[in-house]
Amino acid sequence: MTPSERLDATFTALADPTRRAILARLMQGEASVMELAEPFAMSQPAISKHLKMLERAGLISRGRDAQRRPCRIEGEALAQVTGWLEDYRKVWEGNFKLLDTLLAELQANQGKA
Amino acid sequence: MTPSERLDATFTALADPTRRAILARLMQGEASVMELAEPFAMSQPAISKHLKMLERAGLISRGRDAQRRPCRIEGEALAQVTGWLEDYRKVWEGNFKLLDTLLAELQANQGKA
DNA sequence: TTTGTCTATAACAATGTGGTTATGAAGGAT
DNA sequence: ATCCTTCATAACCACATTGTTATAGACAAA
Repeated sequence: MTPSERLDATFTALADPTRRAILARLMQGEASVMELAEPFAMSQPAISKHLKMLERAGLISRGRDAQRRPCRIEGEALAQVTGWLEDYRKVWEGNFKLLDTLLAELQANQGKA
Repeated sequence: MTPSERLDATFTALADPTRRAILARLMQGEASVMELAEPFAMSQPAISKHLKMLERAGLISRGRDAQRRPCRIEGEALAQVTGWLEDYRKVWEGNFKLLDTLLAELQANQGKA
């Protein structure tokens, strides 16, 4: 998977409220599929599909405990996408600073005129 | 639009490589639709649709200059989604610290035993 | 006014997403 | 052995996404 494809998968995974809620739940610690499904008015296969997308994006990983497949968050994918956004934010804030400087100079010149 | 719907729209918008490339281009400054379309092997209506999704997510806004509709980045939506991810990252790193503490304690106890 | 440029929209096709029910496989528990 | 729980997969449906071509609107230029 290329970096771009990984971003595709991660952003796609984060674009659904059910999946974000699942991630929020997993922040508190591991959980089985049934445990994750419980709060939602949704069938178990629907949750399994959501988990598959989260796993494909590298946002979660799954273990084995008898019949259960406990899910846990993987921080790396989250860190990568945060990093990507941070880069943009930095450039953007840089632009703002540039604009601020420009406006300050403009105002200074007006004062002089 | 609820905060959750805004996150849906923003993550969906960011989940496409063409749209991310458009944002990258707009980091350098305003650009018209034709200018944005130029680097892509894609029709102008396709680009217009991408711009519509970016606009719906609040990631860009558009002005008017004769026939042209110059696009520019809106930092706020980017800041919001970055904030959301940061919250998660913090909790996640918090968990890591917790784990580190746990491991340190465990090792200390082993030393004592 | 006619022409040309920039952009949006409509109509369409292919594919992806998000849900369902039905069913099967893995693995305790009785 | 049999049953129950957990989970995944297949088949299906409705709708969204992503591209296409064709066309129309707004506006400048001739």
